Amino acid sequence: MNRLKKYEFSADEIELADIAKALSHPARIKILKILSNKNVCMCGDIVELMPLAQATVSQHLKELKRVGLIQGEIEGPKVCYCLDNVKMEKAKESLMKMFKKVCC
Amino acid sequence: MNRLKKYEFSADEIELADIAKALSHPARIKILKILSNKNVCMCGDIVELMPLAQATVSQHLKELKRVGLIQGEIEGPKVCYCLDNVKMEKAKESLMKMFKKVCC
DNA sequence: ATCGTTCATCGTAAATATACGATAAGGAGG
DNA sequence: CCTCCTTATCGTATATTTACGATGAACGAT
Repeated sequence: MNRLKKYEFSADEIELADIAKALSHPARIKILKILSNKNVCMCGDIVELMPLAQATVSQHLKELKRVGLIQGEIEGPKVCYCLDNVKMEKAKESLMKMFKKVCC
Repeated sequence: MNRLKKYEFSADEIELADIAKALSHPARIKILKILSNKNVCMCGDIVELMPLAQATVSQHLKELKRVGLIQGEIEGPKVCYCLDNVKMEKAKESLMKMFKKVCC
C-alpha cells in the first residue's frame, strides 16, 4: 500500500482481509491441504510436493505462520509443521460471519 | 509473480486463491458490507463512505467485479452496484469446502 | 451545443509480493 | 572438530498491488 490507509478501516475488516490474504495464493492453499494429510508435516516433505523452490516454500510457510494458521515445531534438524486447528476454526468463523452479514 | 507458476497448481486451488485475493483488502470487505445495506448502491455513495479517493475505490470495485462478487449496472450518468448473491454463495461454498477438507 | 456530474481509465509513484540462488545457522553423526 | 542435512534468511530481480491526480467518456439538464 502506498500510504498506509489500513487504520481507516475497522479491526474486523482488517483482520478478515489479513486472513484472506494468507489464503490468496494457490501454494498456500496447497500447503494447508498437504498438512491436513497428517502423514506429512516435515518441511522437506512439503517442499517435495510443491512445484516451487525450497526458499519460496519457506516464505509461504512463514506467511501462514504469521497469521497463525500453522505452527512449526523444531525436531532435531527438521521442522514439523502442523495446522493450528483452533486458529483455522476461528478463520472459518470470521469468514462465515462476514458472508452471513453480507448475503448468505 | 515473477515467473508465472500458477499453472502448477490445481484449478480448485487457483480459483480459491483468487476469491481470497478479492477479499484480501479491508476496503473490499467494507464495500461488500456497504452493498449489503441495500439502501446504498450508487458508486458515488460508496465513495463517500470510504476513506479513499474515487479512483482508488473504482479500482477496488473493478477487482470485486473481476471475480464476479459484484455487478455494476449503468443508470444514466450513475452506476448502481450490487452483490451477485449467487457468486457470493459459491464463494462461501468453495471456502467452506476447503475448510472442511482441511480441518473443520 | 455547452456545462456539470458521475465514474472509469490512464499515468505514475511507492509499497508489497513472489520467486530463486546463495548463504547462514543449527543439529546429527562420523 | 568436521561434514552433511535441513531449513530460515539474505540479496535481488521482477511482477503486482495500492493509491491518487488528471483526464476522458457518457449522460442529463440547461
